Amino acid sequence: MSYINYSRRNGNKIALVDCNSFYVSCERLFNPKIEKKPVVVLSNNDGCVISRSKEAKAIGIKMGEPYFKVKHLVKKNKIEVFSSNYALYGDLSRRVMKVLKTFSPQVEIYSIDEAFIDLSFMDEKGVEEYGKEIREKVLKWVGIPTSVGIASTKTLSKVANHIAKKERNGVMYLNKNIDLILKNFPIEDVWGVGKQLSKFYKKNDIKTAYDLKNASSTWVKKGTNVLGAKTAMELREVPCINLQIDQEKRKNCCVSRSFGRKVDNINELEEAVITHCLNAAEKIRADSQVAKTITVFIRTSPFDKNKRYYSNSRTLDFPIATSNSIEMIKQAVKALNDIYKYDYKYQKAGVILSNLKDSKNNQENLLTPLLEDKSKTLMKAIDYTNTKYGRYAISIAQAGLSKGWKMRREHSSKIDTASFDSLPIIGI
DNA sequence: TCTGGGGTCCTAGGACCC
DNA sequence: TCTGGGGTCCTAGGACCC
Repeated sequence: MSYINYSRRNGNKIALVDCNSFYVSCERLFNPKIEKKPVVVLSNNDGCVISRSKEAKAIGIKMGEPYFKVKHLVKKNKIEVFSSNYALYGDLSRRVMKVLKTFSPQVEIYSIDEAFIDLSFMDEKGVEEYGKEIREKVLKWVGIPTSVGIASTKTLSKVANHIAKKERNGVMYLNKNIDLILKNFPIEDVWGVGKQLSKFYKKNDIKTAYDLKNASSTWVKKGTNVLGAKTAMELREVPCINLQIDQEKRKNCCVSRSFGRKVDNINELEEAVITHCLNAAEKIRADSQVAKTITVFIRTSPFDKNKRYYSNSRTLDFPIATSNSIEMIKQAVKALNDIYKYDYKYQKAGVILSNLKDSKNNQENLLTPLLEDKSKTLMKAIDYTNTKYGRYAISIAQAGLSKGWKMRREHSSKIDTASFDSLPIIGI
């Protein structure tokens, strides 16, 4: 089995640093008045709650709940509400990660608000203290509170982090009494165990992390897959999931949005698809990538029980892998026209670029350099102008100017990167 | 009235080949 | 009429993550 190949290293120490209620913490940074108050941040389109302060959690607001369902609680408890501001969160995330890199050369940025850090070079004794230092430095330099969980595998450091969040002042080194902790750790909270797997495990009387740790490897692998088996091994302190230090480039790039209101005509759908296409193209160009394949999808609301549901997608190949917006739009419009059906109220549209690879290696066709050179200059000019003068300074007429379908953002804090950059840096 | 968005990895099964 | 067996590659869909 594949995980046998991983050598068990004595004294493996992996820290998981996780920002507490990250988006809420970002908003608080610019708005100290909401420090002790209940706060939530909403997803795009003000659709769902995706970040909650401790106080909001205590009121009973759940993660991922539709906003309209908790509006009454928001009113009653005077909860502060924000539309999400990803430009701001991205900037603060980069600052947090920069601080983390001062603690170890081996840092895996796992998500916008989480990183795994290899601390195996540390002595057993100083580990917990080091965790406290990490927490304090991030708080002092960036202003974001974090929790730090440390253990011998990634999966166990996730467990430690869970506990650090609730007690122990935000830092926990899980190196003793592990079984006791795992016995009180619900199976559905284990990293890598989602809804389906919890159901399966519970049916088989595996209710805690401890139960999974003691389940037979062959049984787990048979009932789930290799990932399930790796999770179980990691609970046994056998590292199976390596740290990914080098940020690998993405393999797919998806840009999609729900509309601010339902859309039924193809012109508006086309505008949306073209806009998403331009954004996706810009993203892969920023990473010096080209795409071989494009998928366009549209769908009506899956929640509207009174109307017929329609969802479809079309995938097309480019003759030559490209990052040229114009080429992409041509194919995207073609794909959209293939799947568009009259008389439906559409709720969402999106574009996925896949089979991405480095543009440097894109030499499979002799004509490529000639054709691409011209357009490259144009694309570079567009990207430069948009970075300098703001998004959509240059666009393409087909993307539309009115954008009546664009998403709602009624609770934006309107903090932008420009004003963020002008703020003083604390403590350096 | 109002239910996010962007990723990764794995597997089963079909297509195709000899 | 009888109609193998084994391999590879690709894709769609599912499950998971934050």
